[in-house]
Amino acid sequence: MPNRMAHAPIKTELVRPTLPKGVSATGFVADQLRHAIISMEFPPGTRLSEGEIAARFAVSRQPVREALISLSRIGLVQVMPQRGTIVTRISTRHIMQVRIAREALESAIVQRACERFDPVIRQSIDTILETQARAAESGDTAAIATADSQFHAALATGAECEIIWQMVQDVKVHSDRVRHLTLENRETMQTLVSQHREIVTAIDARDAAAAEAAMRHHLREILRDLPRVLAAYPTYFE
Amino acid sequence: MPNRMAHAPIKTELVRPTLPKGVSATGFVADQLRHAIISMEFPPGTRLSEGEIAARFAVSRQPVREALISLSRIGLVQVMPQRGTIVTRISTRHIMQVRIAREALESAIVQRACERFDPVIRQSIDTILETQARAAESGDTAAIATADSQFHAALATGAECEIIWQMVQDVKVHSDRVRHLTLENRETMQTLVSQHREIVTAIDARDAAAAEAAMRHHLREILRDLPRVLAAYPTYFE
DNA sequence: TCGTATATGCTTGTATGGCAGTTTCGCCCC
DNA sequence: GGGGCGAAACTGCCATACAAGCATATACGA
Repeated sequence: MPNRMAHAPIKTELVRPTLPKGVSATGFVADQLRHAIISMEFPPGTRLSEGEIAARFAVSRQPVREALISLSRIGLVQVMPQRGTIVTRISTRHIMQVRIAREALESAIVQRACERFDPVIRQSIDTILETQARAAESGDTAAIATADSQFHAALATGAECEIIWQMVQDVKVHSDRVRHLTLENRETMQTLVSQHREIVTAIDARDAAAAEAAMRHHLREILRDLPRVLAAYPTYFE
Repeated sequence: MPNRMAHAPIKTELVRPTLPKGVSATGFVADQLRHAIISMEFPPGTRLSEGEIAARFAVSRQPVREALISLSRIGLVQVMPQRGTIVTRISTRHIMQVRIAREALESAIVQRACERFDPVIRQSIDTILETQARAAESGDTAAIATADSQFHAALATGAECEIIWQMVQDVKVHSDRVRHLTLENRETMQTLVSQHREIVTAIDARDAAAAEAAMRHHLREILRDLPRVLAAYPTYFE
């Protein structure tokens, strides 16, 4: 029998003892799968069988199927009718448009942030940046990533752009995925923090043009290592 | 028995004789529902029961459920666990962010269009605009709408922004919905066409700034009648 | 030996039944 | 007559069974 998940053998049995109350099986599976795909536990090209995933999470095929529908809308998986479902390979064409879209959306967010911004959230941003700075010094990549997500999320909610933020999140997963392939050194981590500070400074000054410029620069920096990643993992691309 | 769809009584039995080959029941139902919601056949607040819809389209509840999941991701319906599913009401907060997002995305598209544009599609745009101009003269609102969609789609594909266009479509449905409530006079129709021409002219001249400005102006024009609609249909909003 | 037809094991798609939470309405008690 | 309580009917959620399409291996024939 051919091993269907040869690229990503699951190490641990992910059996859920009892589903936490208030969390649907569909949502649970969707979250787990999304995380597994972004973290490259399921690298691009991995074949995903509804039945297999269902067995792994100890649920029926139906919640798995519905989770896959959600993920396919984001573009993380590609379901081919009657043939199979695979984790989407990364195409430069796709990643390019994703970058443009995210840049456009987050630029709009910071522009709006320059017009009005929730002062409470403004304060929380400072603590987020401090946390991230400490993580950058100690080289804790995981903490950096979560702080990064929190930063951008706080920016969006502070500017009252929750719906836009939802859209950003949907495209962000793709840059997060390639980012998981780049091992960042301490220097790039600290430039990340300084770029964040730059954005906040511009917003504090109500300088929309500067804020937008800083954000665009920041977002382009993220995908700076794309060509190197493409060379290192050619099978993940198409 | 309480009439669950009091706001939107279905006139015609939408029984599908045989599903066209290559079209899944899920996709069929999703398309039908999306159209019904945008065209205000199912106005905001309409209660949608999985079972009822399934019976109406002569399919089982599962495809209906999966279609509703897709629509809920776009934000056209809102499923409340164990409680029910309704066509989302229009909130000014939501429509505002949708406008910002669409503006940001389509601005990015025209900017990219100024850098490079498929000449073949460039030609097709001319015919689209001619068709739309004729429709504007005869006052055919339906033809106008389809031509409008074609125009924006051609812009995106010509600039090689298919993925971004997909995102635009997902937010466009919301502006389309309020647009179906505004009865446009012949004058606004013709300004629409002239605005389209303006955008194309700027792109032809490779003037990114002008193109972006024209697009932003155009998109803001669309929602000009929002306050009037809000006053006319208060129950559709929240 | 090569090409073709067929059988088999996979995949996703659809239908149906039962379950649990939520709301609603009517009855009973105060 | 008014208020609390309980059963019934609704909802979406999940599990299971069946159907249909595709891919590959295999057997058969030229």
